[in-house]
Amino acid sequence: MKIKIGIADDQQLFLRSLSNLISSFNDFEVVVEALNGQELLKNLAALSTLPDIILIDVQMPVMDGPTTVREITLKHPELATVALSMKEDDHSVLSMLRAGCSAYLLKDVHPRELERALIEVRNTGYYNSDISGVNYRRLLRRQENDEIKLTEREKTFLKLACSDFTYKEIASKMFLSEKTIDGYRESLFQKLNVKSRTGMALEAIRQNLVAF
Amino acid sequence: MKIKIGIADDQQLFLRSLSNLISSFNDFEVVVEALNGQELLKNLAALSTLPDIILIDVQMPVMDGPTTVREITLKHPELATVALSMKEDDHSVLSMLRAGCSAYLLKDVHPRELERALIEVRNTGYYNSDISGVNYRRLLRRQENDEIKLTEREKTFLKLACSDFTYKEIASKMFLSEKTIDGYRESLFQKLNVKSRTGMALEAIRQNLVAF
DNA sequence: GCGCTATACCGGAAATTTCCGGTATTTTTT
DNA sequence: AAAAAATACCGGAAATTTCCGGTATAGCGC
Repeated sequence: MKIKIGIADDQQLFLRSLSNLISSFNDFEVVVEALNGQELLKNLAALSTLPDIILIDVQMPVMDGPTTVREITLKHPELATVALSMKEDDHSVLSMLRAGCSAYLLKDVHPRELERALIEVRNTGYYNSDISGVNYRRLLRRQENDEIKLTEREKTFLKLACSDFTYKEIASKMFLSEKTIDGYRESLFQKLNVKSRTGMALEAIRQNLVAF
Repeated sequence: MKIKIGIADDQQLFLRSLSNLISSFNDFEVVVEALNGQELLKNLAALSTLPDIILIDVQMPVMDGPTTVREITLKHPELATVALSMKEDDHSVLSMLRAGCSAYLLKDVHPRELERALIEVRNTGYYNSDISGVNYRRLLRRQENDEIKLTEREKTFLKLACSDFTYKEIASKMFLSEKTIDGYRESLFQKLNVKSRTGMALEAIRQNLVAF
């Protein structure tokens, strides 16, 4: 019996290539592919036999990695999910692991390591290697790096602040007074731990709080 | 005789998967793989028969896409290069085409289109489709979008400006007066066509003038 | 009802950023 | 050797951003 794999990645070429590659491994078959989280859930629902492991990209349109993982573990707790990402940044890793991933792999791992990881996830339920490029120990050491919760208004403001607009212009776009805007700014500075608007914009992008 | 392909991409998993995929096409074989431009050149030099087409990622460490393309077309003008990128942004596309690429494909094309594109490049010397996600016509229409030339000092300043530092701090890091820094700032605002430091930082990242 | 959070707003001051119009020296290019 | 480009700097002022300590209303859960 082959190990059944699912893959969700928004880059079609990568998705299909990877699918092809995994199918070429011994004892593996890809049973579902999707370009985003929503499509994955829809496709999963149509399957008679669920996959054993699903590889999920962190950044996807429509429904992103963490949300997808949460949805899946909610509906199918027995299904193992593996995060697949280009970025090693703390926030991505943590949000995926917290959402319930069994492993976090970088897209520049060697195919052989991917195979090894998949086998290990299947056997032990998880895979965890500093060699894979992610230093879990360091991450676990400092847990204060908790997810940043923003209110809707703050998110709207933040998106507008990642631009060449002045706060005055942003205020007018949001139909608010400059002073109110100033409140959001201050709150975001706190949450993102920065001292300037430039820092805020860069941090927002780094943490994927705004699309870029 | 199969069409010989070379691939350079810094994401190992993508590189190997894609290589696998292309090898599975009829009439194609991958004869060289590399994780960056430098490695590609080294590997090419060791080959007895050159590939027909080389797929090159835009963003790579050590040696990036445009530089690699220039080097290759210099040494092997008969070799066709195809840019492979995640981003459609004007600057990436232009810099690759200007460097001498025969085609520009996004990583979310369908494998079938990749195959079609490769065949076309082999036959006609180029491939060019708005369907592939890049609107060449729009790009060619406005050529004033020319590459932005920065001096070394400006680059250094720009990198430092993409941060939470104040100009005062940047001045001290560069051992210059704040006024001198102010000169660079003004010059960069002009070149990048922005009105604020935040806009400058974002534009710098968008145009890949600073690593992020 | 009480606490909590989000929302919306204010005055005032200090710090930083931005803009303007300059000068001068060195390096590179033609 | 002259022109052009890059580097380094200055004064002064206006605009924007940042910081501080407030107030007030509305909605939600317990």
